Amino acid sequence: MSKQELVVLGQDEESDACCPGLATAPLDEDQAAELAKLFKALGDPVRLRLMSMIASRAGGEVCVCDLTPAFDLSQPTISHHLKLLRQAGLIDCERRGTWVYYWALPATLDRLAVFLTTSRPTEATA
Amino acid sequence: MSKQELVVLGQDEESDACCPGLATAPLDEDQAAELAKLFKALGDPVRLRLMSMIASRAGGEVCVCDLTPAFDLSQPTISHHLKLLRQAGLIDCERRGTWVYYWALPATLDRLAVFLTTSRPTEATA
DNA sequence: GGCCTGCATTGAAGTTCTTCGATGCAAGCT
DNA sequence: AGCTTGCATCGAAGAACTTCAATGCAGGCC
Repeated sequence: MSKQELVVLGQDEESDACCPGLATAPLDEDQAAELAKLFKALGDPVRLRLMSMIASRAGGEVCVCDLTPAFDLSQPTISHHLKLLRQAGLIDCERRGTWVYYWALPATLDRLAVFLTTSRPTEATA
Repeated sequence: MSKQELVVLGQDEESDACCPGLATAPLDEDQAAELAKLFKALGDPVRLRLMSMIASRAGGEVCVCDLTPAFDLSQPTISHHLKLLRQAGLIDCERRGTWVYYWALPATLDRLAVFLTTSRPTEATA
């Protein structure tokens, strides 16, 4: 289950070379389409709450059975939103016995954070 | 024209107290709805390209007449996307004579960047 | 005044998204 | 095997979004 049918971003190979920052240079169409998918995934209140519930979890994992009752929405709807977050590369999941556990993929979040930061952090690299 | 009908976020009064970070604590419904509007505004390839074209501009300002020809889209469509970015508090504009100029509002971008950063930057404040 | 240019707004069409009930599948239990 | 629970998938309905042509409006120029 944790092997998905798509790898949204090559976030292991060319993570930092990909997108130099929103305020650095105009994005080309491909970069824009790729990043827009990520922002769109976070552009829904339900998914944003799900994302924060998962990412802020102490143990790093959350059971779906703990997520669903926090919303006034049906179980298939929550499942659908979790799927979208997973397809965006923001979270991943694994089945353990009866339950399914989700955890955040911080690399994707950090990539967006870096992309959005207009004031560069004093050139710490190199 | 630069005075809009809505102030999306109280980003002058309670900017840092508002949203402690996605991975810090679960968002409540209001915070999620507010932030989701911002992410949704960036969740479209055209708007993301517009945003980067505006934010990366050297002089800080871009004329609409420089933005529209960069897309294979009609002029009303570009105007509509600019309006959405403006309503989200990401950009603002002003008419000067015949032309209208847009510029980025970095405070909103930085707010999102801080919100997304999972690894806290060594507690620089206080 | 009359005309032209630059941009916003309107109204409508097509597409995508959000949500649900119904159903399917996997795993544990009796 | 049969039953129950937890979660995903399917198919459909309604809402929201993206896009366009047509139109409106403000400002400069004749």
